[in-house]
Amino acid sequence: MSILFSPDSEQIWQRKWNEAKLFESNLNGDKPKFYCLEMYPYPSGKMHMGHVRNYSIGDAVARYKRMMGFDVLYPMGFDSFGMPAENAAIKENAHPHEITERNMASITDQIKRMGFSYDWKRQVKSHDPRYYRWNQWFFTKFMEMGLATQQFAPVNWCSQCETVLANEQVKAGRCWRCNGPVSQEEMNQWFLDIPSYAQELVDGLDTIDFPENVKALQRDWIGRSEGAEITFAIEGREEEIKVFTTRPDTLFGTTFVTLAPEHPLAGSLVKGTPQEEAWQHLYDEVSAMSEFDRIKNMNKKRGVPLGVHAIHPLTGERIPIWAGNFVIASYGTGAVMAVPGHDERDFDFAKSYDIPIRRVLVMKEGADADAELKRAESDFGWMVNSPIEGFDGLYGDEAKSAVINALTAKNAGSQTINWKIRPWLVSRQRYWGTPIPVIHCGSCGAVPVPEADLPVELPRDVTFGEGNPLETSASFLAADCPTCGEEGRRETDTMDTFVDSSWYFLRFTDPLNDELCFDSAKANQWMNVDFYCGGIEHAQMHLIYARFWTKALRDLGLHDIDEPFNELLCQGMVNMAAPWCESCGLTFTVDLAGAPCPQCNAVLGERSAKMSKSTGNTVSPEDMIEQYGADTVRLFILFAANPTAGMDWSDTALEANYKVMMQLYSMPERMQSWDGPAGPMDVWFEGRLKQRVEEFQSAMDVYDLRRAVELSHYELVKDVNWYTRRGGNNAEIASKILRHWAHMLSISTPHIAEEWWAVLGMDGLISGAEMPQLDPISPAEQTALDGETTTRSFLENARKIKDVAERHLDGPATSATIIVAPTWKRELAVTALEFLEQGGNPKQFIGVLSKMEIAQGERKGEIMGFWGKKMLPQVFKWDDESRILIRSTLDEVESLRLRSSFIAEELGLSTVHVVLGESEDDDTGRAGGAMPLSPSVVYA
RNA sequence: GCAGGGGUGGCUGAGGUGGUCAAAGGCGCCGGGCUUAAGAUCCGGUCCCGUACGGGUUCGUGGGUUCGUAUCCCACCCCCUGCACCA
Repeated sequence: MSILFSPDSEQIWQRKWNEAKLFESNLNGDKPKFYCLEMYPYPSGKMHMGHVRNYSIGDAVARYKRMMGFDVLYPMGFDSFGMPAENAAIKENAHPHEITERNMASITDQIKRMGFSYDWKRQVKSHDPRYYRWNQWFFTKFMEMGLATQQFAPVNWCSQCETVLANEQVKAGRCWRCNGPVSQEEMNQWFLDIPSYAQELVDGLDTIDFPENVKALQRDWIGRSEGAEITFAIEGREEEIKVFTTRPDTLFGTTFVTLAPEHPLAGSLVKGTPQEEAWQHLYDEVSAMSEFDRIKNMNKKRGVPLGVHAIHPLTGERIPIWAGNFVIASYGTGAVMAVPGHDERDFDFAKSYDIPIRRVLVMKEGADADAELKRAESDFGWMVNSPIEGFDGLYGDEAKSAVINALTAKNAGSQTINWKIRPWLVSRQRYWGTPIPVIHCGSCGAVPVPEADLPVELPRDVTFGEGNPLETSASFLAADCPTCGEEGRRETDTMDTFVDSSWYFLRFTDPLNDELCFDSAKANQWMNVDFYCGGIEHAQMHLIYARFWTKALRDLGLHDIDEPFNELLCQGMVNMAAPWCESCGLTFTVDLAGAPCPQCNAVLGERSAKMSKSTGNTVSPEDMIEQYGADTVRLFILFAANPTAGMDWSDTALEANYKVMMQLYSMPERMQSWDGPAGPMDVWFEGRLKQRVEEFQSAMDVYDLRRAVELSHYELVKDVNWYTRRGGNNAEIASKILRHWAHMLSISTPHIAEEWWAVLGMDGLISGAEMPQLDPISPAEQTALDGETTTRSFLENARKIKDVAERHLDGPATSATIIVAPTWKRELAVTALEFLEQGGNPKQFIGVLSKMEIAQGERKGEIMGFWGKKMLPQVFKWDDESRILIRSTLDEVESLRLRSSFIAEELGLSTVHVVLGESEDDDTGRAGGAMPLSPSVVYA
């Protein structure tokens, strides 16, 4: 009975899995749990190859863990709030809700067609009030904790998206979503205080298994820097200037203080003075610039003196105050103490404005303290020229603490840690998100909506395209103050959709609960996520927000988990060739293939580029599944590259994998039609199976899916071929092999595995079955494995030599004598191996050798030479397996004699003799080249 | 500039705790078996030289350590990713 692939048959199995509720997760307590998760997808209407790759990886892991006896939680849901749906709604004159539901239905069908083993009963979707009511509930709790606050502050505004953005969402000064320009606007906005968790977010990285680059990205983004906050008094004024510095040891070199032009003090200091105009000019220029342009222009350092002086906190010296375009208002305190002698940026500035440069450090101990500074010397150094006793000569951390101590004593500064990460700006002026549950009251201010009134649902009576849609809904806006009952106005901002993905993994542990966000016992049992798979692009946004949110919910007492994700795997990109101009270094859209470069007219070549709609180098998963089936697509995608590496889509490689699948489809029929008796190769095959299962498991345990698939779909086929080639023909062994093999197939190509399972007459579905344990490899099996391995390597060698030999013989060889290395060589090898194993130096072995019995007598010189020239290099070349073999009882002569007819057949010879070198049987005189495990051959 | 990751045979891509490495697997190419034939499958080959199992040259470049290095150390070049006048 041959099994043929048909797309329908795959769907039949999917229905059966569904009916059997195989993938519904229930903790039953006696099995270990495993939580496997892929990053919450946005429901675009179509599944793309990136999805296919992501889910093929996750599904293989989930299926493997299930097969190994874990209780697996493997859910799927949709991050269904967000601007694409809203923008599409505006374009199509439809409603985001309908568009989202439509897209979700369509992508769900496509995902299901791949046969992934999700527990669909747990599906979560962000735009469901049953879900987002908890966003609102958390928000009100955060308000109580003081974690969520409303502030009037300069924020990033994207005019194309008509909304504000968090800092993380501004990439190179442009909007992460639409790449439009981002400007600074002062607005009243909601913030979540991530910096209060910054230290924990940094420390937590040491406890989880994230790739190094992701950890580096996060550390970078969180941006911890240790230093001091120093207060400068202002001459003749009440106000003070606070600066942050990482180099308090250079405090005595401060020759000016610079404020960001937007610093509130800057304006007030110059008000009504002759400097006001110049400052205003700088302010206008800087604030009108997009951040992108501003950063670009920062290398042209410019500033204006404010005509006011600060007082050095330790020396009392008068120091001019400047406003400078290179100081960023939102980092640190928005003010810096400028030390031109030891800071490059300050040096540049001082040079162009002729401000004194003072040396207060020398880079070599005892160096000339008055040497001129030709450039900023910004490394650590020894303090010099300190106007106060007790500092000169101090270095690095010691110097820093001395200055900080002096400042602390004068109440003019303290040691602080500054974070680059800033509060998460969560309000958005868009419709398709979670309404922020706040009512603004004239007398009570911003009042959280009481729990009983949640969820605050999105109204339908809104108009799109005229600013914030929620402001157009009269019914939504009207709300009485929950505290005093006065007429209030509802908050019209919605939450950043990254809120939705910040805790969905917790909701999955208890998704249908309408009383609680989740039951804490369930969350504690399932969490954290053991294996989390998704794209690297979320390294700083989602993966920081989710870690923060998890900790915040923990502090609300909702669960006990510190980190949401244990092991993170970032899958590589799916690439495909696209037109590319070598000289311009540009990639073009596929419609330009074959055309000349639009920039330079050169002939366009090809280069692999990320599959993307805009380039047009895409392949539709739907078409591929239709043509080749889900199993083939999955096999290709897992086999083409390691999960973390980029992979190139290749139609020919896909075809090749399809052939493999076809071959595997016919495998049960082929193997079950064997009709021979039990034979010596059966022992080998059983041992081989055990080896393969073991290799497969160790590959899967470290998520080396490529290797696992190689074993299950390629190596075992080769093993079958070897078995039959060596005369194996026993149907009984076939069934045993196939049963275990089916399990290995099932993690990546589950549909064919079910076909096999059925053909083998097994009960139930393999997707719900655990893989049975195999006994350890027996001594007999090991001997068989060794025998075949050595025979195989012998054949490889003998074939090579045969060519050369036949040129010698002037005709085809008809017989061969195999000369096994004489026993003294093996003895030598064994002794040398033992010597080295005990830590002996190879150079010293010659001393041991000269005392050995085999090295006495007239052959001594020959044998000593043999050691140095032949045996010494060889001793190191043997792998562990060979070393064991050499020291085992393996009888090489016997082992080869057993297989001599096979060897003869393989080499096309009529007779093959096996002799022990230098024995009476050996009349060849050619034992010289033979080595243990590597006999010589003489053809005749 | 700083941080992280890389540079391997015609292509792709493993390995990288020094000896199992002339270097897995896949693709491509060549030869053989099967077949009326093609395809598929199976077997073998695929750095160079060599009339007998040997020699030579290779893992970005140049040095070094070692009995031995693709693998370790140093310097340099190039590519990717992120951050970036961050105080």
